[in-house]
Amino acid sequence: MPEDDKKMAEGLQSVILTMQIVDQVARTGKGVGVTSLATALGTSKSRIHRHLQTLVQQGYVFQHEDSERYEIGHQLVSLGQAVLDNSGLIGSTRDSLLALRDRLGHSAVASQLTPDGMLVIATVPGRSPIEIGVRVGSLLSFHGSAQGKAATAFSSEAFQRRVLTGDLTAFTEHTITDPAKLSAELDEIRRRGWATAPNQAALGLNTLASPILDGSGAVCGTVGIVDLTQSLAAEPGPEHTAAVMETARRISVLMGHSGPLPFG
Amino acid sequence: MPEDDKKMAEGLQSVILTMQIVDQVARTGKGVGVTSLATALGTSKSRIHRHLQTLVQQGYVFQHEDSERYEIGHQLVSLGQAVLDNSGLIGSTRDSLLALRDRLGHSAVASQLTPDGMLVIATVPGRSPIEIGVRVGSLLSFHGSAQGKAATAFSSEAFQRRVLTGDLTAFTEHTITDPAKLSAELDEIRRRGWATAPNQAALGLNTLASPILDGSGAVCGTVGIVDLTQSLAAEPGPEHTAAVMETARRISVLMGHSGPLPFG
DNA sequence: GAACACAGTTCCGCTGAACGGGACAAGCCT
DNA sequence: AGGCTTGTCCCGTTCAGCGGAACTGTGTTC
Repeated sequence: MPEDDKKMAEGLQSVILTMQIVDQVARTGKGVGVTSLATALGTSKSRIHRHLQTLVQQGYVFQHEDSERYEIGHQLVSLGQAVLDNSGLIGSTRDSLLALRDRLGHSAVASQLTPDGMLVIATVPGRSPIEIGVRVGSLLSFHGSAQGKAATAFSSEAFQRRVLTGDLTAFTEHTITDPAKLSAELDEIRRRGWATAPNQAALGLNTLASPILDGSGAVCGTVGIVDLTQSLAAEPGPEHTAAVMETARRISVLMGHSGPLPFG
Repeated sequence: MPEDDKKMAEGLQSVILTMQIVDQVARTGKGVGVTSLATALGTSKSRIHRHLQTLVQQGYVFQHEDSERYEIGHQLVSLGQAVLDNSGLIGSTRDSLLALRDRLGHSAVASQLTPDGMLVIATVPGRSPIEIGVRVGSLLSFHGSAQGKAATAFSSEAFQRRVLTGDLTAFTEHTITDPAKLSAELDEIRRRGWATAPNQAALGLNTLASPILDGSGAVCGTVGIVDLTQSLAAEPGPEHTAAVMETARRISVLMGHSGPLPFG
């Protein structure tokens, strides 16, 4: 975001608008109106209206009978389901996540490696009364999250270099922004098989994560647990790290990995 | 569909194409190429390419690094999650569905009332080794499914009339297509509080469903169980009907319904 | 109950965003 | 080498889709 908006290669406007509308409608539980959408997206009512009508006609959006607000349509529900079904690891992980949660009590999280960051693809809430966790669909940075560091540490050297020389934005005062320090931490993570990021992604929160390897032996994601920093220490006890690494190993096997993991 | 295609009010083409592309990409687990999309959707490669580039740029679609296939992007995963979070009953139902499945062993299903039919919003697989069920996102008819009949029976008379005088397509030879017969069945459903549709939506399948009422006392969906006709009789035993009706009552309370239900 | 404000919807002439078709490069198979 | 795929890029043409204003219905205010 900070750099590179000199030309800002524009895409097809109608595609952008369509997805913006779908996004807004999907995220607004109880229906949106034409006018509020128009002002929110900064365009004319008629444009929004025409787009909405098309989406209604196609079944992605549903217009409430008494001709008022627009909400999610059945095609979108179907689409949402298909998305979650097909987003990679998800099928293999849910049961393992539940088991991990039951074993340790903390929220469990699975993430997938993408070029832009670690994509959170599945979570199960912890047993504590207050809801701690990461939203499915969030994109975590490579340098500022336990997931990102765990994945990076076990990736190719070329990839590690890309991360180390790339954007190291500080999310909190604890985020590691010095390439040398980060590189040292990656070595440490590679040695022991797990990563933490106490207060590095958000103040008060800590995550413990281990990498998942696929059939080709490459990192494809991570599993881990999330909790308040006070409940999940920067250096978790062996029962925590063992449980997470064991879960990572089990999911790796489900993903087709054979042979020993490079840790544990 | 049969009638009313004289003018076929077309929507915005780019919106339609955008959603078609998103749909295809989301439903194809392991990535699609430009050319296959172009032929599948019957348009030019360049058009598809431009749309895809825009979607990539917006993060809805992700283009595999070695410049090959296109697959689901993180924005879509996030969108899918938002959709499922916000599609009405869903939050209130999952636990109840699991309990219902554990109690009876059959697949459990929740559906939501929409103007076009009953939208399946949540399912949990049964305990039998073979997978029986309805896909989330399916749209069930009012006259040809247990869900539809259960909802219709407890809806307003105006709505019932609309269903009775509307399209009564036969899905199998057992689908009720006679308005008088359907009306009689609705009376019966209203009296006892549950509906079945043995072999009426699909041969070999049966469903048992009861309506869910919201805070205003109006029907907003159904809960039920699905199984093979041979495992779930047309007139299920009292332990089945009681369990389903009890689940419906519990979810109704969660939806804000107070006071007695018009059955049970 | 007239006047207002604000919702969603519809209409129409103008225009530039998006289209098609073809060229191009890169990677597969023979 | 060739042929046969991919995905990507270019450019002149054109009609899809835009803005803006008019219309309709509903709830609110005096």
